[in-house]
Amino acid sequence: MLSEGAVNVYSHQLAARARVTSAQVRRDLMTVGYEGSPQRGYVVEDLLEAIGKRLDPPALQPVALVGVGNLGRAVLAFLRGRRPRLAITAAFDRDPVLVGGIVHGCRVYAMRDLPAVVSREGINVAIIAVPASEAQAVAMELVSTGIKGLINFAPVRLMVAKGIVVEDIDMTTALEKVAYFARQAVEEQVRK
Amino acid sequence: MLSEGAVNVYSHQLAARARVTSAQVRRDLMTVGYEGSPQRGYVVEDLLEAIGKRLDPPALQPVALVGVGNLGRAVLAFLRGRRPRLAITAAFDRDPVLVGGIVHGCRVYAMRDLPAVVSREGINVAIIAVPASEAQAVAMELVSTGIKGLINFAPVRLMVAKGIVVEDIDMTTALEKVAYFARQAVEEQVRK
DNA sequence: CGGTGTGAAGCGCTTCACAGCG
DNA sequence: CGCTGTGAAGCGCTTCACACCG
Repeated sequence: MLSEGAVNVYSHQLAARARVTSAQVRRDLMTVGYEGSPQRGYVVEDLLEAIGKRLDPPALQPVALVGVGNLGRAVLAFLRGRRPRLAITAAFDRDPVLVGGIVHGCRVYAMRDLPAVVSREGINVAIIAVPASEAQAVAMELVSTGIKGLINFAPVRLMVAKGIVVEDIDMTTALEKVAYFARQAVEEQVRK
Repeated sequence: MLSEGAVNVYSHQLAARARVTSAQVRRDLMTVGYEGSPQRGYVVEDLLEAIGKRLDPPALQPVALVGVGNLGRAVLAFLRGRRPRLAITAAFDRDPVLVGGIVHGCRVYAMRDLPAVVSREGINVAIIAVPASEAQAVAMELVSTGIKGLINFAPVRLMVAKGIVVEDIDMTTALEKVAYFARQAVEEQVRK
């Protein structure tokens, strides 16, 4: 909205963009602690800063990537430069051909270097982009080196110590879900 | 579980794997309509079939992919063969170098062929893997050809007619979320 | 006992609704 | 008026708790 030149914004405008209700937006902003005025709504720039203060990393937070296959490379390219303070600073793979090289601007290390690199760079978040059969083992290794958060692309429920945050990105399930509702929509259309 | 040779399973076992409570599992299975017995729990094979009958496509449901860049190719490779009745049967890109070729076993068409291919193959679900700046336009084009469900990888909230299902896969937000909680976990550790 | 199925209660997020204000 | 901030109500999903059963 900033780039569109907007200075002020009302809760119902934010609501429309986020596909929620205006009451929801106001509630959430209450949590953030930023207050608007009934006359002008919220000041876009200040609001952005207030949210950032609450949610953004205060300094560069390095991220590790494990698995530099098709998916890993795509993630590397996709995330690159998208969030200034969240960057994948180290990638790991067991393929000797990749190790030592640089992919999408990121250095690829051997799996055995994982503990050393993670502790040296102070990494506490990792992305798992390995085959499902290896995901659990990789997760355990990451957690044992001190990682606190995981993004998991493998279609497996990881078993990890509690206190470790796992966010699953399950494309297969997402596709099944959409396909299910799309079928319903088509059926409904036919019924008419 | 089938491949592990399990024949029967109790709700609390399923619960542990899915990281939910056993009551939740029993509730959900009530919805599915499959009944177990207190003695044997659920019969894995029958349960699988009952769930499939409720959720799986009755026949091959073709899916379109728009955008054959890094991400699109990774999605193509990842989804390939994962669900027998959900397959990406057509990919689209505006890059003339890709058009006419085959990527990960999937034919790549020009954007202009989209309506014809979608209607010929009876596609009702599409995956959007184009840059954020083009996602909205692509979504509108897809919807106008009759697509009912979308998976959207672009970090943009798509505005679509209601009745159209959109599932956002937002890696950036997922990473921010995990990074946030990982920071909290680290802080807590320091406090001790 | 240790399971399932399920009515009823619990709980937390979402929405309502309205005072307050320029 | 029209918008914000927020107490209170609403609403659904989740959990409890228990009858029933081999």
